[in-house]
Amino acid sequence: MPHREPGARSASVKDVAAAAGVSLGTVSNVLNRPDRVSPETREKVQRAMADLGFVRNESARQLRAGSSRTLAYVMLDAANPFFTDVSAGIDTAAEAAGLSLVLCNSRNSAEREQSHLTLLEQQRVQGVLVTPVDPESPALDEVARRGTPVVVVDRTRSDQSFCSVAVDDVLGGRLAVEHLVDRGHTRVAYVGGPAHLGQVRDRLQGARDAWAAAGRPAESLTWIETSALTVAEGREAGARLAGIPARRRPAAAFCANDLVALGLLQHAISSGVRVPEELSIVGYDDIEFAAAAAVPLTSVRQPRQLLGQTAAELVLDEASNPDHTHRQVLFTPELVARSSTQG
Amino acid sequence: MPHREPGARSASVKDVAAAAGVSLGTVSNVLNRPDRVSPETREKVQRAMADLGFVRNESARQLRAGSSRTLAYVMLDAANPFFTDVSAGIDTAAEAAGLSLVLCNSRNSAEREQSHLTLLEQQRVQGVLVTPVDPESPALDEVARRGTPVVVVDRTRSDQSFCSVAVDDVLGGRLAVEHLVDRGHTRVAYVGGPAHLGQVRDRLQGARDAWAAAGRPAESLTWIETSALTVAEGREAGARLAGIPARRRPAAAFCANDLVALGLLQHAISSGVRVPEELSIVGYDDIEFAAAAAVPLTSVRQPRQLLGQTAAELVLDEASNPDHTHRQVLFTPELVARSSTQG
DNA sequence: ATCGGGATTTGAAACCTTTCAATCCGCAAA
DNA sequence: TTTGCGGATTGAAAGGTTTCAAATCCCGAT
Repeated sequence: MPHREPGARSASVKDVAAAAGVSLGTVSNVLNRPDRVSPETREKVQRAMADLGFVRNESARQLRAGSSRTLAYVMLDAANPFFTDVSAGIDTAAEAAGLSLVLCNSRNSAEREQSHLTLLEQQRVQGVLVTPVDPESPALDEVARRGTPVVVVDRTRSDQSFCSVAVDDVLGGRLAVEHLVDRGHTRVAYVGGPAHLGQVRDRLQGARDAWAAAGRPAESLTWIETSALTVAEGREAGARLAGIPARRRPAAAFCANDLVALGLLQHAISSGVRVPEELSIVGYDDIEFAAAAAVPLTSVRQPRQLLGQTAAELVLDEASNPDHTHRQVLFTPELVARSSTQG
Repeated sequence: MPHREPGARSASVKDVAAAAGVSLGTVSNVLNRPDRVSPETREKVQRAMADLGFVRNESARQLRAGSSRTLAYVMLDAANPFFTDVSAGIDTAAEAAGLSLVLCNSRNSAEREQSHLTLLEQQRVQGVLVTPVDPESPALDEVARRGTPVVVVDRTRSDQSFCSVAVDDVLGGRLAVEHLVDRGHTRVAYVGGPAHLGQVRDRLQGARDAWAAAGRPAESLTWIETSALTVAEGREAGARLAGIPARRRPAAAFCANDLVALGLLQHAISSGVRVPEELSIVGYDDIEFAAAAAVPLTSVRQPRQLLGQTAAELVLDEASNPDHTHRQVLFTPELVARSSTQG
């Protein structure tokens, strides 16, 4: 049982073969097709491996065998619980397929995203799932073109150059506002931004559709645009909302995600505005903290785990099925009503 | 610009060399020491690479060059914001050292942790940071013994067989309770569990120390033991707290982490208990959601990013410095007072 | 004794890149 | 004209594993 200094060369199959008094091919068989080798030999080899502290060199394995045993998910922001839930779904599917999942965090930076993608490509991972900073970026096409299966998660692309898995944001927006219409609201705020995000736009679109369908005048649906979808921005939006003269002030807010909704809720509570009596709030994503908020939040739930799981299945299909065709899967969101909207 | 089918063999340096009309060594030089090759040749080679969609094979590179360019962090639970903050710190340090960070999520399972460790070892990553399910597990020693640098993050080990980075939990417990003592509390609850977690025990120890030092009788510090450190368990603990007869009921609670504290807070608010007037709450970790809670939470802050950054530096030192000696770094926590304890 | 055939074991080739000593070339100095 | 020099380029070797056709072994059957 040697203690190897970090960096020291580790035992190779050749060393193991020598120590066990067998050929190199036999050691490999013990590793890959243990049934083909006699029990005694197998045992002898395994003992040698343990004695030498043998660790199979994955680079060499992969180089020769050609296939890697890992899947990767490049997350937009690991600090957002939504994405960690998605990753749990991916992990489940990966595990079922016998693959390991590695996560990379681009932390909202296109450069980091790019450098992760490059390395993963060079590592010849089985496939890459990515929630990109910018779904239209040509860098994604490059990766796919060079032969690595790519699936876009929780975003869509105008063209259909790869598989994607997302949730119907227009419908989600509609559900949220229909819920508020049902409760008799006549003045509603949509809180979210920045405007260039597809999701922000789609959810607003749905909100407007529902509003119009209910026969409400367009101008009674106010858009409070934020510069990011964060808790801090939600609080800030609360202040802006409070600044609107009471006569015209919306009595309900539909927020583009739960972080914003939580910020808004916090502002309301700390400034004495009762929720939902004076202000109803609908969030989006239904992250765990939504249900656990001081006033449990009504929210539009996305099937987060399923999102991840499906994405993983698509990428695996692309990696192994020669007749694979790209698909754009669109899931249906669901409204979860809680105290923040029930009087 | 070929579109390569997934799985199809990709262009190798040899193909590039042929296409560019140069030798194989020159292509390698373009890749690794661009300054050594004349501008015209370099350009020619680069064009060939682009045309063929060449992607360097990292396995082969690593096999030959012997060194990998990645660091790994095996997280206990990616869904806990505390750990994602730690990972951000690691990422910063890794980036500074020119390495990529990959994350693996063991999701509280020792088996998953083990299988990730094994794969990382086989990949010959530069080093592994890990917040283990069980810090005493011999599996960690095995990995280190076989030559992969290992640093334990946010946990400590009874022996000193590897580097570790943690925060002084006893001190943290003391700070929390001293704060409550300062505010005149005479009955306090410690909420957390399960008891076998080192952190749960250490924080309680600190709490008891401070309580005794203030001359309070031991029996006025109640331990409400939970079965996990989650929001749901916090709510549950709230119910148990409420069940204590008013005369003997603690008017302050020190929770073993913020998730528990948030659950407790939620229970208090929804059952009409005013915070902090009727119940003061102190959390632990100071995650982002603590400050953003309905009643902003007083919490014991751990230097999360610094924790990660330091761990990364230690593992890099171990990987590259022949005179490396193991170190146990212990950071000092800090109390952040907010509304949940100020009358 | 000999043979047949399944179970084991063997060893060389191949995977792709990096490294490094050797070669080449053009040009200035002698 | 020859030498010497430095920058650019070359090509073979090495790195650890898997694969696979070929060789060997071992038994029971003839």
